[in-house]
Amino acid sequence: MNRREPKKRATIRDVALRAGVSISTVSRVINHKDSSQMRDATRERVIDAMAALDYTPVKAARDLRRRRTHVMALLVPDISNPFFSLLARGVEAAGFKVGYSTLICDTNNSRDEERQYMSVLLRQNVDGVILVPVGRPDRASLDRLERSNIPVVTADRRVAGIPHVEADNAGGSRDLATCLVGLGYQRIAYLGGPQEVSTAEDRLQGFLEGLAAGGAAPPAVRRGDFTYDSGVSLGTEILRDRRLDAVVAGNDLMAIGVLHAAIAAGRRVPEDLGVAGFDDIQWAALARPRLTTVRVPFLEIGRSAARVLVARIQSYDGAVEPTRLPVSLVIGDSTCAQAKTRSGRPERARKRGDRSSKGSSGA
Amino acid sequence: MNRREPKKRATIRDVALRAGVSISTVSRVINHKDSSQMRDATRERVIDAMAALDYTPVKAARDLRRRRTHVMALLVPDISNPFFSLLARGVEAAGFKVGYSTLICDTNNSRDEERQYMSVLLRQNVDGVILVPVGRPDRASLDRLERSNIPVVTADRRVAGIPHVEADNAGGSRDLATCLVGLGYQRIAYLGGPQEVSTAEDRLQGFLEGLAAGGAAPPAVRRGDFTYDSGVSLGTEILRDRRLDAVVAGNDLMAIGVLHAAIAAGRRVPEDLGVAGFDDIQWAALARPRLTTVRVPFLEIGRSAARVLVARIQSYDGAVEPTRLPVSLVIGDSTCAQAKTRSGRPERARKRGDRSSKGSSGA
DNA sequence: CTGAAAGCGCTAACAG
DNA sequence: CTGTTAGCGCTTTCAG
Repeated sequence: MNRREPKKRATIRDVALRAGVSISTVSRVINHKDSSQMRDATRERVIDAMAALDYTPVKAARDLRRRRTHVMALLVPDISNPFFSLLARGVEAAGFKVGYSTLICDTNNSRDEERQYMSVLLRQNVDGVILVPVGRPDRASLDRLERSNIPVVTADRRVAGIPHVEADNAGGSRDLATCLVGLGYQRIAYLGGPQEVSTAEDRLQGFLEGLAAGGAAPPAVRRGDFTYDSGVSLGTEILRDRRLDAVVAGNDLMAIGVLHAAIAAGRRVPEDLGVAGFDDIQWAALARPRLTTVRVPFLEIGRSAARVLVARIQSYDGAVEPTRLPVSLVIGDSTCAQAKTRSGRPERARKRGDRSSKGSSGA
Repeated sequence: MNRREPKKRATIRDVALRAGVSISTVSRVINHKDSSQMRDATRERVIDAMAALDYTPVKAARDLRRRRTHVMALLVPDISNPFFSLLARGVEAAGFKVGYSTLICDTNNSRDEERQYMSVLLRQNVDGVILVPVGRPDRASLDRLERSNIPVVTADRRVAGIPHVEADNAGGSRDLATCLVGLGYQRIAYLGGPQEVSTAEDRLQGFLEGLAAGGAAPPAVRRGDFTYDSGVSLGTEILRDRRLDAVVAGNDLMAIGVLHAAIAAGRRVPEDLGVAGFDDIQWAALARPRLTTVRVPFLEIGRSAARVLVARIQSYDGAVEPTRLPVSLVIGDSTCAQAKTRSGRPERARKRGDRSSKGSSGA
């Protein structure tokens, strides 16, 4: 066994020859087909031959025959953002479990790159696509996929006419509002995300509902773009109104921006000002004071999206109902623990600290 | 054009038929082969036909013929850690540019899952593998890949006998040490990472060298596992020595742990205690005070690794020399700006703040 | 400049 | 229970 460099790869033929069976028998063993009613001796001989030859089936050949690549694509705006990378892990893990590989594509927050990817993916012959759209996605590309019988599922954000998996953003926001009102906050400002993102809208709506239900006055509303920087600048601006006793942001990144803006403006958090976010990203655990927020199960969203997609791949016509995953309140130190005027008992709330800040370093 | 559901996909045959040419001609157009010496009219007819039929080549068929999948795999310990996701972006982007797709595999910080993936990838017929090893990787799996002519490149961490792309960890650490000594710090503790990770060792060695060169006493050294939690606990422990005037950690996560431990212990940073890390992860930007650290170009490491891998794929025998990318000091507020005893001028240093904390939210 | 023909390695009827 | 056979869709000599 010391042939020189190239050493050609063994094929199914070689295995068949060596095991003294036909290639179909080998194929059956590989695919666990009828292998139950195969003589044990035969199967074993085949398995031995495969091992001896270090045989690995050529995926391209199988794909060609089965007309299915068992590859799905995940398009995310920015894989280096922790929600998306968690989501990606979920997708990958759930897909892997059912024999699917995941092609992760970073659309770099650009509608244009998103569009490009969609057509590249067509060429890659992926079996399906999980999309976290950047704003409103390109209809034509979407239709092109649909026409090619490549199912699409969106995750985290909704797009009209496409099955989706998302969190209960409105519900979480409502609970958060209720909780804050319960804690006695009265003059609240809300910093929402971009209007074209369903998630941002849901959170805003839920918050308004929650306040209304609690009998609180409607908040001052501003819109940012979900970045830390926009949290800082909007926060700085809105905090000029010194009567405000709380600022709630549409996501954690903006909330932390507000936090820093507040501190820079000489406000003490939470004594002078309550701050809350949404997402419960890992990063937030490193900021002080710890943020009151709503935990979104990104990993689970990913898993779920993968399952829904695979279901659609396997029977493309089956209508799949949208999935909405529950979220949970996380009370941090950025809001007063005790009520300011009357006492409130937030439901479904969880105290911070029962999660360790994980993450072994790469470097 | 209103056929019912299935609508079979057009093949190269259909295109040929419609364009009134042979399939080889179509193939030539697809692959831009000889297409320079093809009659323009012919080519155009083919292109039109392709468009009219909405033709997309079947990748499996091409792969089968060309015996190359144009897919590479990236194995990372934890994709939700920002350095790895940045690295992944780099790989993906650079690969994409040269026609490669990237299969991102999350080994979940487990040697075992890493091993499993390696054999799965064989079955996936990836053309090459970029590995960020979890500790010391499984030799057998590595050899198996090698035997199958699947080149492997490691990124960020070294493994004996395998081409790698990494940052200049020792150099950065040396510079950091020099800088701290220049700022007047004298009694320094060092919290390193796991011994089996080359990166951790390089950083420690570099730091020792830097201190020695600066004429400072060797530091107290402890070892953590690169997590935030280990930073907190080791920090708490080591800070019992109240003579310490600085703690340097092998990465940012641990450094932030130390930061929090110091604050909890009533030390003011940087007045009472200087703290520094390594990596310059995005998260760090959200912690206060801002960390003094060393910026590691993870995106570039990824890009570079992809390029090296593709080079190896294309000519498997070519010996590729290791790549070491430069790093740069980032001076934050966790160390005193002005020298404590004498003045020092750190070289290659960059003041914080010239990077915006990017990241649009997913939620 | 273009076409005909031979497979790449594998799966899936269909026969025994 | 196992073998024979016909392609999957494409690239690539080799002839014109």
